[in-house]
Amino acid sequence: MRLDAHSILPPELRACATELQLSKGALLFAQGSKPKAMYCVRSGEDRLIRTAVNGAEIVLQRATSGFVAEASLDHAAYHCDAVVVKTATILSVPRSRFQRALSDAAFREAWIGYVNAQLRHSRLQCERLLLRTARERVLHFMETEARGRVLKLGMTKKAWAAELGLTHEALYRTLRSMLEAGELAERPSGCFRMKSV
Amino acid sequence: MRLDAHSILPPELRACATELQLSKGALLFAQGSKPKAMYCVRSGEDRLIRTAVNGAEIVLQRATSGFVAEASLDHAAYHCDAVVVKTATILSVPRSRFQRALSDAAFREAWIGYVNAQLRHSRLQCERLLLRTARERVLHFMETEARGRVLKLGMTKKAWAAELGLTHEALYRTLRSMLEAGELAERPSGCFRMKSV
DNA sequence: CGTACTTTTGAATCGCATCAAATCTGGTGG
DNA sequence: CCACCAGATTTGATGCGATTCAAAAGTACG
Repeated sequence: MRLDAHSILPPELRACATELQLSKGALLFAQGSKPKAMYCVRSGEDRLIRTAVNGAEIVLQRATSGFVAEASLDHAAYHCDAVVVKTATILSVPRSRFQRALSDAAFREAWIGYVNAQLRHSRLQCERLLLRTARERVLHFMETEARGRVLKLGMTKKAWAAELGLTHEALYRTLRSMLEAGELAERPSGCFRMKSV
Repeated sequence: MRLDAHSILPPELRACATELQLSKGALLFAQGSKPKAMYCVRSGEDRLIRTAVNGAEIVLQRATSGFVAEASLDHAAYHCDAVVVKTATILSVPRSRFQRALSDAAFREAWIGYVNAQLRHSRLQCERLLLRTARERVLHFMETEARGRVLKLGMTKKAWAAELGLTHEALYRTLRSMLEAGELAERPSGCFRMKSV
């Protein structure tokens, strides 16, 4: 996750991969369509979006560097849309090739490790969303994502708010009160520093 | 997930597995301890619990039939406690044996499928927790977990509330209003039936 | 048959969503 | 290079829905 995810792909897969260039607004795949390839975002940003009954959009996954809908490759149809939010370079590996490559021991081991990491990350995300207040969610995010008390936020605050399950207004207010309380310090280029443990 | 998860274990692993009988309140493993085995709950109930900074308990995973902390087997230490909530029978497979067994092609394929399913489930759970109102979360749960408009709830409403990220009071009230509105019908033995789509 | 836990309802409170609007910022094209 | 535009950031006012605290009734299990 920290390192480029595509590096776990074995040479033969990288050899047969197509590199897609998709501009903002493009649809990588649509809800209901059949998975034909495994996608790996190398630059830009892609989001898995599901439109709720009431019309609200829910972001299921946000990929800036990593695989997209990797748990659904063996499914009959995608259950969400994959939208390019920021012009992206995306590797596309044919589904059958990918599955055949999994017969290689080293690759399968690496792949299991990757999916495990994704699962732990998702469970952590659930844990965070179970917290009741905005402040607790921010602290939880810090505790789990920061490297040595310093968080390098790789997104806008608005996107962060969405990930925390908050409106951006609520996040702004919470951050402000935490800054004023001295619990947090904001540094340029989207960095935050925690004060106490 | 629907079928007994342990059935994906190959014969040689089932042969070397120990069957643990743990009574309510027992600790399967503690936060900070090193993973020594892969556990699979066969009956009873086991919960992964993390105590938040404020002292509140957060349920990370709830296992009544399936593997526990399966994504952390290759980790140096558990980051949560595994507590037996209801007297349980748990299969224990030594860590090294499990990892060696993954060299078998069929088992690894099955295992990847299992972890994929877990990942999809966890992402769905996140999606649900991003919904703002109790009613929406209940409906989402119905839509994703019900079989043909009928939901067989395999837990108490209190546990359900925790899974939905609500207090039990909020869930009771929401259910009542949905019953009164005719959106839902309650049947004996924890079954619910949706009215419209 | 008692005890622990779930289920259920009530009242008061609080935090977040919502709606509104102004400012700031980065990137685009003329 | 500057004007412009879309999106991000920020602040304010208001209301709703869920939490919280409290308490009673139902239920399962040893």
